[in-house]
Amino acid sequence: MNYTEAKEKFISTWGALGTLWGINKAMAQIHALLWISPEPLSMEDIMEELHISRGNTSMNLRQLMDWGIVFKESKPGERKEYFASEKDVQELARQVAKERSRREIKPVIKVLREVSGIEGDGTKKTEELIKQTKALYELADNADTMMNKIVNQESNWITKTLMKLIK
Amino acid sequence: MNYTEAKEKFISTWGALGTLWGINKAMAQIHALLWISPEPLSMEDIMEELHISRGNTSMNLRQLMDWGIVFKESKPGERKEYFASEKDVQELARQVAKERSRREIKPVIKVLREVSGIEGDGTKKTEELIKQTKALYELADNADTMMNKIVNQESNWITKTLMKLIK
DNA sequence: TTAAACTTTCAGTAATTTTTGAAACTTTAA
DNA sequence: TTAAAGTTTCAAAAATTACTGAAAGTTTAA
Repeated sequence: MNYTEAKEKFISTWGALGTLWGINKAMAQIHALLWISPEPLSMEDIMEELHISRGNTSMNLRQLMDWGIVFKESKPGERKEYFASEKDVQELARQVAKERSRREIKPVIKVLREVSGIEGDGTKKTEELIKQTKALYELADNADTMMNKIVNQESNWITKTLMKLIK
Repeated sequence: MNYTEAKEKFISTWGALGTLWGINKAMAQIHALLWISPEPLSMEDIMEELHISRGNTSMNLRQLMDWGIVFKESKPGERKEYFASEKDVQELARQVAKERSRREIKPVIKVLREVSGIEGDGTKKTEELIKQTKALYELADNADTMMNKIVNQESNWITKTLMKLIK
């Protein structure tokens, strides 16, 4: 496998994984491209490399910036803007975990708390609803707490500590 | 919030979360419905409750069974088949983690190993590709190993051990 | 066997999500 | 200022994904 084949395989695999996890393909592929690029890239560069339109590129770059894993860079003396990826894998993981927690997990936890907190009326179906949503609430809340602890440690705490524990 | 409101809120929230994580809404909602149902439900019950077609119900029940989190039950003396959810939250988490690892993470790890294993040619871009995909490979491989260890422990190892460690 | 009860499959349709491309907007250098 | 260089927005089109419903398939009881 040569450079070009490897690059294409990586970009398309990353795009496919994204899709499976609810992230759109273009967004994941732009990230993949920037992740392996030694230099920041312009919008033109990205459009050309991935064969996607200007609008698509712009919208997805904005999302990647909202996620905090891609940054705008301006080269001195140039009008054009360049885009660069966060390059540290631990920081990438932390950022993704943090954002998914904030946007997706926390709101669900809130609903689970509300739902599992309704008053029992003695019927079997109500008892089951309370019991089962409470269990889910506790799981989600523990997992989220854990994730946030991990995410707020220095970068490779997770690898160092957990691997020792588990191996 | 009364029983019906709580049930509907739970089902729709669970469906929305599924969507965000690449699981289709009907599948997530069927799971939610069975999760809180004190008794196994028939296909008719599910169709009626969620207002979805027979075909849709059948296909998504099959998928839930493939994931190992819903089971077919036949009541003695009845022709109809009934469906019941795995009820233990720890077992649910283990099963989901196990399947996502097998279907989605493992194949990506394989690609990352291949891609990061190409021979360097001294160019900057090739070095960067190798370095960055290797970092991702190591992260994914560690995370996956960890997940599988957790998943293969007795059910609440994760809660017991990790929470102690982290709190 | 057969026919009733029930489930699965799948081609066509519907709904949703993504992408495009051109117009509107913004910034900067002269 | 102004116009060139660049970016963003968004309505419409394309692509993808999910859903329906009816036909085909399966199972069971008589």
